[in-house]
Amino acid sequence: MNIQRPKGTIDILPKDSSKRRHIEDKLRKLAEIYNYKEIRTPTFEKTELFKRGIGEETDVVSKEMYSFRDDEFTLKPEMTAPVIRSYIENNLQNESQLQKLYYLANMYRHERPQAGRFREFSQFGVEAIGSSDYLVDAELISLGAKMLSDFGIGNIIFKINTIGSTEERARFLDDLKKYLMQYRDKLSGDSIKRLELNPLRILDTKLDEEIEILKNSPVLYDYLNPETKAHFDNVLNAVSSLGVNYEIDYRLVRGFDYYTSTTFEVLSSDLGAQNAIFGGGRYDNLVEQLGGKSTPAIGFACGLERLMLILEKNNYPYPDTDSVEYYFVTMGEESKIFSIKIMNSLREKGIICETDFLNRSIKSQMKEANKIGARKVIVIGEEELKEMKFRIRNMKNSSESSVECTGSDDLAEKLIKIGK
RNA sequence: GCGAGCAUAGCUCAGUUGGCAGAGCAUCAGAUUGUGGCUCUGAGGGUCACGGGUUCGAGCCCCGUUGCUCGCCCCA
Repeated sequence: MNIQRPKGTIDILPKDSSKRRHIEDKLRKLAEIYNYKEIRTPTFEKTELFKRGIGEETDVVSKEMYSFRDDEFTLKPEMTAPVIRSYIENNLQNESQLQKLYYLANMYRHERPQAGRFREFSQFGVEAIGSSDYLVDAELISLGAKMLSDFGIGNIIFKINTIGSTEERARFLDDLKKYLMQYRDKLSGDSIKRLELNPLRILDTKLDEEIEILKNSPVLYDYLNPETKAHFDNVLNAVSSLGVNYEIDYRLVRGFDYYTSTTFEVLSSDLGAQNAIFGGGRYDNLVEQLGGKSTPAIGFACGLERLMLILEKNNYPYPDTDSVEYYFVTMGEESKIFSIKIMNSLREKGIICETDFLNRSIKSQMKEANKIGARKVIVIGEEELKEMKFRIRNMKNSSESSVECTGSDDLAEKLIKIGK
């Protein structure tokens, strides 16, 4: 058996890479319109960063990390912890008090691949660090909503919740545990384990029986401080006024430990079982937790592959890629040298051109020109070279025009003019 | 980590009860000497995932392995 690509990775071939670049360009532009600036961080970090940032008990850290060199380093499984590490390390708070950063990078998680889930995948994400203003939440959420509408994505559910701070959650979790203990024998094995390790996660169970039990369970919202509730109400009002359709989901909790206060998630029915396009929330304790000054922050991450899956399903109209302007059909050595000189001049001016390198027949060269979508074909034959008179064939409508010239430089100049 | 399904040409897939390995698309070439698309003709391309077993004979039946896909968990 030949060597194959690692499980859960993809080759992005030319026909797809232009699509991907289109999406990336669009996302960059979007982020920049909101005045987010790009940040790039290393592909791998000290393993400790993720353990402390994301949480030792999370699934990602406990079983999905690509770690190496005696566990010293790990390929980044998510981007928030690295961004915050960089923020602290480079003293970005001194550059301006609010840092609005975006990224487009590959992440790595050792999971079983399935529809919309890969071991190497790309995320577009934004992080706003340094303000607890509810309008930052609203702006960031509306950026996400704008992203969806820019790509013409409907058919989604925008879920928002607030989960408070660790302190606020503590009393709730006690009560939740007590409540769930009554139903201990009805809970799944996973949930019983979570009862000790991470009871919050039980809230987003998908088992009907457990959902039923949770209907009468304590509600986290009731345990939150008035300020947290006010923040949430303000976010909701602001988000509504910006035209975002959302629904509140008190059971929405997320798999990373750093989240506090506002959390949100967008689900699409055009995806498989892995139906989240993007998700995020506030993480007001993370900067401090990683050794910086206490600094509020919020962010979200969007999966590019999932985004593209949805676009594919919706027959998203990707723009045509730039095609060849001039194709030179050649015959013999003199013709080929003449052509390549002209092509050199055309390329100086940024005009895309191509010729035959396989010594194929005229007919085959014409077929090739047609196949690659060349707009114009010029045959450089013996007669043409003798007369210095060439026909330019328009491949769209089969019309031909002719140019006379004094030599290759002159012809190149004339073709450049026609090109404009 | 667990469960299910699938594996035949570059791609999508047929292949009957176990009896010579197939089609469409794609690729390449040709259809009176130097002109694309449409049409027609032809060609190349296979360790039937791999290894074993049953059988006179296996793409087909049995066992194992690997890979892929979908799902669980979790996430984007």
